[in-house]
Amino acid sequence: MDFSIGELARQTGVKVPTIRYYEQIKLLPLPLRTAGQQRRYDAGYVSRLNFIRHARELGFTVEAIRELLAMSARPEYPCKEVDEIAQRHIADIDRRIEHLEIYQFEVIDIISN
Amino acid sequence: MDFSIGELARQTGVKVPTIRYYEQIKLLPLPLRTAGQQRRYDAGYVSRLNFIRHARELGFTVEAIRELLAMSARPEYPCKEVDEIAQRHIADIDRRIEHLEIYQFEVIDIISN
DNA sequence: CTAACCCCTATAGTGACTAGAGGTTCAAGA
DNA sequence: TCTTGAACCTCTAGTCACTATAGGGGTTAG
Repeated sequence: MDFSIGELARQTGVKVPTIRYYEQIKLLPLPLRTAGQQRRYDAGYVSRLNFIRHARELGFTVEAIRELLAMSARPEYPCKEVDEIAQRHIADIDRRIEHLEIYQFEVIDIISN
Repeated sequence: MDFSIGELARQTGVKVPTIRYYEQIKLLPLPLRTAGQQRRYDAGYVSRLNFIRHARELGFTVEAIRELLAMSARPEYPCKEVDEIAQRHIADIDRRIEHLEIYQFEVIDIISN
């Protein structure tokens, strides 16, 4: 049921010190501890951390991710604000895809002198 | 013909201290200086810096950019290596676009609980 | 019970900037 | 030609998001 930080690292591809760092900056909630003070996680951490990893790899800041995760945690949160933040995020993604496509042309240009 | 660091910043959207930092880490060649030690740039710097900005915004490391710029500077550079580096770069861009598209679904999922 | 491996905290280092202090240069107007 | 104020200079320190290291303790298979 519960597993160690090393196992969480293996399941998500996030390194052990990074997981501890995320806990420290409150991006991940405090996990349970064994009698010997070792962290014990459950499946919920896997999906939360997978989402974080994905977002970070794409260059979103920890602050932006915190915002999104906070939102998803409370359904009573004003709908307008939620939508605004999410829409901004999604628009940002679209903009990045466009930029990547343009950049790809630039790189091709550079290599073919 | 030649212009100041502030003008270069305006033309590229890269901040003045960042330009000086790029010079320090040798991503930009040393510019000419006035008698009073102020930097003077020409059009070549604008396109080089625009390329750098674009690549950095998309999350490529300074090292990767340095590699690409070094390549484009010497046409006698072995063609196979050039192609390999560039192809890796372009494949990386494709991968990022895919990831962004997947992530966009994840975000949409999160907001619609 | 013990070896091998995993875990703990705390601190320092990295990459890529960004901000601040304290002083100098330059160009445009009087 | 002189002045003045924005823009420039160097240098050092701070930020974000990790990543590595030191020095030690916990857990489990044989």
